[in-house]
Amino acid sequence: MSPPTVAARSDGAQARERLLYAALRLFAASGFERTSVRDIAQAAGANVSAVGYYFGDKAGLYRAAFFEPLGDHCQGEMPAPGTVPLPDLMHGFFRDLLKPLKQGEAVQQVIRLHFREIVEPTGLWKEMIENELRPQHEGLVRVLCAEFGLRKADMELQRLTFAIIGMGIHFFVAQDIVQALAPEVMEGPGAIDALADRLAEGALAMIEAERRRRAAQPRPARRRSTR
Amino acid sequence: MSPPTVAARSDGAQARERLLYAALRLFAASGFERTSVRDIAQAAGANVSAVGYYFGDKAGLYRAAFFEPLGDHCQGEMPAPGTVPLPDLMHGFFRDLLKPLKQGEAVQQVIRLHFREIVEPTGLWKEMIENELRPQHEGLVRVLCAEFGLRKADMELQRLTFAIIGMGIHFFVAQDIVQALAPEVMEGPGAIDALADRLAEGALAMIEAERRRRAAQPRPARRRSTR
DNA sequence: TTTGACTTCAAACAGTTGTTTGAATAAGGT
DNA sequence: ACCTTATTCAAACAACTGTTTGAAGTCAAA
Repeated sequence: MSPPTVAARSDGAQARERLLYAALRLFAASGFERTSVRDIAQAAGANVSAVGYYFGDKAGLYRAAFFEPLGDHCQGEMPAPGTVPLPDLMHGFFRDLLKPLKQGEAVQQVIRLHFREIVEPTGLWKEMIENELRPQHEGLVRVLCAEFGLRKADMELQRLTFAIIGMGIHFFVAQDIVQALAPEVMEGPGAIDALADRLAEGALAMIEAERRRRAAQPRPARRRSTR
Repeated sequence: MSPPTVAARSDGAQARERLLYAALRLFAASGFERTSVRDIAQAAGANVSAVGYYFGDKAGLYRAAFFEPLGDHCQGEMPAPGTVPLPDLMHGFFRDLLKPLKQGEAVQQVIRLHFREIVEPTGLWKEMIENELRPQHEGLVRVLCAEFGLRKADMELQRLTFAIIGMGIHFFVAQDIVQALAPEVMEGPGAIDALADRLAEGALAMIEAERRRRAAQPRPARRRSTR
């Protein structure tokens, strides 16, 4: 058997990187359990033991694939309430939220890993909720509170927040379904931007409806006294 | 014979049922790959080989757990356009959609299995899309087409449909997230009904907004007749 | 050239997986 | 009583899992 085509000593960390991205691709495609380190090593053109060498173990490799490629891709911070008109804010929000759908394959795969974590938790998901989902959710909650003049979010506002975010999230979770039922909806960057704008307008309509509902309805019972 | 016709043994098909529901519970909790037939058999108080005996193999058991417990729990059919006022229709739609969230544990676990299938396909998901998701989606598309006087759904209408359904779906997919961020939103049947009503109102607001958008906007460019 | 740290590799390890086997047990029909 | 059929069981099977091993290789500095 002739030696493998890859250079035997190919500058150290190259193998690590190949491993990382092969792992990202395979984990995103098939999940943690269905992906074996042997498959990853083979796809990366590296030896099985290289994953032990560079990442400790399979879980370490998964963790690296989960966090590293995203780099400093910080979630778009929500502007402080009042500094930006609500329509602009919502449009910006959905543009940011859906941005990964337009980006490179690697980012999309990371996103896919993150959503996979929701359904098939490997242990990183608590960390993910606190670091990614909670700030995003509470950012929007804060904005809506200011919008309705609330000091503290009530249940209706929480519902509204989940509904608004859920509209966006759905296009990540259900990528394959959209693909099967109406592929044109997500084809090309233009379609994504248009989608973000429509979702923003939809969210604004929902917020307006909620505002009317609150105006029409008598003051909800206050469980806590003022402090 | 694979299907045991008569219970020769007192516990006969009981073992099959115990196996089925233990499998449902464990598959829903941990997914296909992370669940071993040994664990299932032990949880069911049956022997490992009983799964081979009753279901052929692990995949057969999974399939049975996936389809059987739902029984005739048909998805609520969408009424023909025009027979029901839109607000009632949307309220009914979300009540039906969220109904499983109030139902027994078994149904919820099946639902969880179904959503798991979206992210971690085991091969049943094509079948699922065609039998469950497509009819639901196209039912709503048909209603909205009638609402806007369209012969055929355009991309905007597809977007709107996904956004509306996505709001509801999100509360299945992200049950754990809701639990972590604002548990009161989904606590108790009353909360679910209220949630369904709010989502319906939100959807109606979005539909109204879209109607206005269509009215305000010049006729969408028709590509085919130009030139 | 020799040294020594860094990197690769094939092989082996120990454990778990889904599945099969063949004997043992129970119930009914004759 | 017998025979047949249905069901259970412990054990064994082969294949695969993630991980470790120890030797071999590569390269830069001494």
